[in-house]
Amino acid sequence: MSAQKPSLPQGTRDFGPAVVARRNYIFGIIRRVFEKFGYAPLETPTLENLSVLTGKYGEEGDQLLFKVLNSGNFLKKQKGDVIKEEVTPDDLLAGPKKVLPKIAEKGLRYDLTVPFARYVVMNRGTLTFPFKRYQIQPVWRADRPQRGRYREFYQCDADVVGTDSLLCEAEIVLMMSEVLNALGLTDYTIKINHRKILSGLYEALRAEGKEADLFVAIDKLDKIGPNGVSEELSAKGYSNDMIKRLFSFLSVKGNFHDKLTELEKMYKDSIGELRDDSGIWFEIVEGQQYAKSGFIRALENARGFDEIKKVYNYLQAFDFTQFDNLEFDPTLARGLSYYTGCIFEIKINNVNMGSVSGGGRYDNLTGAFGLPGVSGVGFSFGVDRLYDCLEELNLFPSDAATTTRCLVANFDVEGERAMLPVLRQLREAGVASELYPEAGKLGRQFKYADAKGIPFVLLQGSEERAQGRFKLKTMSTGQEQTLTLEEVLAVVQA
RNA sequence: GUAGAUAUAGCUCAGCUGGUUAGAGCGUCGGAUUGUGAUUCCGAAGGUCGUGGGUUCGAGCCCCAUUAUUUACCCCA
Repeated sequence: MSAQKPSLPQGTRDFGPAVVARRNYIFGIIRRVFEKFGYAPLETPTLENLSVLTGKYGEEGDQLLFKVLNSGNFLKKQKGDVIKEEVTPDDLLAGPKKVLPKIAEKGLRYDLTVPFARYVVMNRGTLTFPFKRYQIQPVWRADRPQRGRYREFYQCDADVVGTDSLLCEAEIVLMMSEVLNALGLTDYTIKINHRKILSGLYEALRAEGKEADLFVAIDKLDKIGPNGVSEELSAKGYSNDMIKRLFSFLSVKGNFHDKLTELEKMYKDSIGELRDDSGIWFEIVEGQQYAKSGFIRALENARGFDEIKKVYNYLQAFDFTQFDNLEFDPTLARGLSYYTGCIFEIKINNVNMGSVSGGGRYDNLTGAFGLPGVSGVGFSFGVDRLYDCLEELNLFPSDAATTTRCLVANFDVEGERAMLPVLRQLREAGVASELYPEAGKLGRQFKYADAKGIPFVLLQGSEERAQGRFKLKTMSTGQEQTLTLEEVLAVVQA
């Protein structure tokens, strides 16, 4: 057998001990906050049936799903003597769309929200609503990897389904800021917007065509600037008049409250304008006629403003203090197609990294699985991006990577035997400890401790053993003390 | 899917218009030091120069192809 060069699939990574320890540090903080807010853990399978996943993330998302080839001979099926072709020449001619469902019926999960919705529907009889769950598992996307983007990455989701209450939205903001604070991140922005406000913009422009084109374009405002957005919208068929109108809406300035109220006023003014789309015309004021369908849509969209305000009021009632980190951003769009209400995103400032968290309310995700009328809201941390941010900002605590706290040096055969009970007592005291597994040069053993970041080394050579004492070296300072075992435990446990 | 960049030791990278035997730092291993790491000193191992073709008297360097990695677009955590 010839040796092959080992390699990893594109966009995947190994995680060595130090990295895992630091990821666990992040997981720990997130899990603690989620549990503190009353969310219970859930895990779902890596594989889902493709029928569960497809159509939930938009066209783009479907393409990014990893599909898993059916087991066995996926081209033919044999029953008794009858061999049935699964994939016919006609299918092949018709292309991948026709062939794919016949050869792949499973896929890797793309996020945690859709599997959660599936779980809720399948277990509706046994769940107590509102149902709050958190979920920390990897997800897969067949994307081209680049900075902060991997094909396999961890998401930490917290979602609640079965209630419309905007308290949940407010608590999401609280959880977001609490996690970021605990991680030592200070310069961040939690952006909030509402799908209905976005739809309202679309309505106010009297635009036609795909809403999503508009959302995707304005979402890029801070990246490609007004000119870029104009160009993109022109290309999608938006008139100069509409674009001009859009920017007058988006020009709102000031703090959270100012921006929101100003935009709301502009929007409500525009509702009162005559509209020319099809529908039943009816009279509203002073003999003017309005298209009823558009008017009703517009009124419905206006609720977006009320909801954001309520979330804000909840936060004030909570004595939330970090309003400086909270921004109402009417350009925030988010691509996932299932959002219907408030939407969130977190940007870590002064780090070249996409959003580290995103989420929102989805009114009818369970409807796709036959359970309509169950509203849900949730969000997700991208741990891999958080990790990259913490690393770039040097915010990992120095002991986050350490597992062993005390290395017991190994002098010789008798020494090794004498240290075994000591090792046991260290461990019983809850001190992560290891005995260097072979007698040998102390230099090597200290190097080992240094390389692993072990803070203490415990030694007992013949001299110390004669006095019934130990020598404890603190690696960071190089200081050594001669101590009894009790004293050693006290120092090491501190 | 589209476009660019890169590929030389375990890692990070030098390598002159194309010219003898391809270098450094870090790491690893050995020694100075058989009771002391990070710091000091000495030494050693480690390379089909991504792969396959081509040009040339001669290719790490030039050309073509290919694979991988990476950045950006699209989209997203």
